[in-house]
Amino acid sequence: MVQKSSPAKRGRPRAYDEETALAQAMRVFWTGGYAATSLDELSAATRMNRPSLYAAFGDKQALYRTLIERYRAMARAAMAEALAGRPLREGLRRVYDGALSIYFGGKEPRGCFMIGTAVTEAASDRTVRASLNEGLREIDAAFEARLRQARDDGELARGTDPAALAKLASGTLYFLAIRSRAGEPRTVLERAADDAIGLICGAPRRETSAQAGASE
Amino acid sequence: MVQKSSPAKRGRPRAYDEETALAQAMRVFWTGGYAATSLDELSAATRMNRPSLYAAFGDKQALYRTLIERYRAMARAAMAEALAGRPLREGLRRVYDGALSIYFGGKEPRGCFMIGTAVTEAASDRTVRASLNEGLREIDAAFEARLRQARDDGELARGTDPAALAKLASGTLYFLAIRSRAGEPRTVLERAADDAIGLICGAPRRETSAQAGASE
DNA sequence: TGATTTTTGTACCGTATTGTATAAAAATAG
DNA sequence: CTATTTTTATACAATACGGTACAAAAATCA
Repeated sequence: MVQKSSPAKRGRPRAYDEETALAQAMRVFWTGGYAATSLDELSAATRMNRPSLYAAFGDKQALYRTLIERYRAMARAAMAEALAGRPLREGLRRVYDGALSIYFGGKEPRGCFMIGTAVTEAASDRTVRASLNEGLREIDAAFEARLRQARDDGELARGTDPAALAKLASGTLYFLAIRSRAGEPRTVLERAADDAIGLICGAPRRETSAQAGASE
Repeated sequence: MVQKSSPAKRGRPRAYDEETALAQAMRVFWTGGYAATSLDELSAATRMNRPSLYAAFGDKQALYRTLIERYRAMARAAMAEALAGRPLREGLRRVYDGALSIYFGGKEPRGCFMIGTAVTEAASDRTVRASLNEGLREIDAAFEARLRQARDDGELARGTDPAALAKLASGTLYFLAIRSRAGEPRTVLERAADDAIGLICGAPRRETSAQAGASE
């Protein structure tokens, strides 16, 4: 644990807060993508002039990579929180609802930061590609672990394959990520997520037929 | 039908073939993305100098939009061909195998042209966004129609929901599109597709256990 | 108060990029 | 052979971009 309060630093104090600056930089990259975002835009959004940006975060690539790592960490934590200590269905719903809150969290729908910006860059940037795939595999793994536990707890049928189902769950997340950025209304995606949960966990079977009002 | 052979045109003959030029331009956009691709790269790839590019296809945006439309048409035709006149399982397998052939068709894996490049642009370009979502909905619709037919033919259980299953099928396609571009090996994705097909169509149930060799 | 340290703010440099102007080239028409 | 048409090829203009040099500002230390 490092001392965090006030080491009484020497020179001119920083005019920016690192956390908010990174958040603003992410916001700009998020809607514009990596390549189309200029340093002027980043400078304006963070209210940091160019030299300060470089001193704090390195060049454009380094800043972007930092943001990808931050988003990965955020996603990992959010998934763990959503999936733990709850029935499977409820956990999946929390994952997808939480994702949609993020995807529709900006002024305009923007989807997932990784899928919406890093996938494009992945083809030409090895570092981004590796980080992206690691991030996506983490999500697979989180789904798979929770599904395996559900199977072992009898929440899912004995014959189910957690790894295979986890990829469906990830695919559903990609569906929300892509289609939200493509302009699909949120209600449509909420419905798609609910349907997917039903198919992944097995139909409720206590309802009369197939799809009814999904109120509670 | 328009006359196509040789109308005996007037001026200097074109040095380029429009189809191959468009294909080369698509190849460049595909790996680099829209924003990061310069006109110099497009000019080099198509072997057309800048003024010829402008005269033939308009500016960079117009060219890119044309290519998105072409890719949509290609995808629509490929899906229709793959899904028609075959058992559901086989049709889905053809769709996913065909997709993987495209996603791994370049020198390096590049994923889907729409998902790999247009998703990023969709947040800032209304036209691309609309075209992208239309294209993705077409894929949903093709899956759904085939699944509904399968249900009506008794190939799927009576209670199945074609629209919900179609979104799982699309999500699986997105999985292949994204993960191939993220560097996932092809064999892993082939396996993921097979698993997804099994889950969408229902487990074979005549095999002893869960996953065995899926030969024929 | 004066020296030192760290950050800010502005200006700048070299290059890359998009788009076009213009002349040469290569065909047909008369 | 000359005029016309269409495309190519080169050059160019205006701007945008990434990155950095340098001096002023704002803090601490002695």
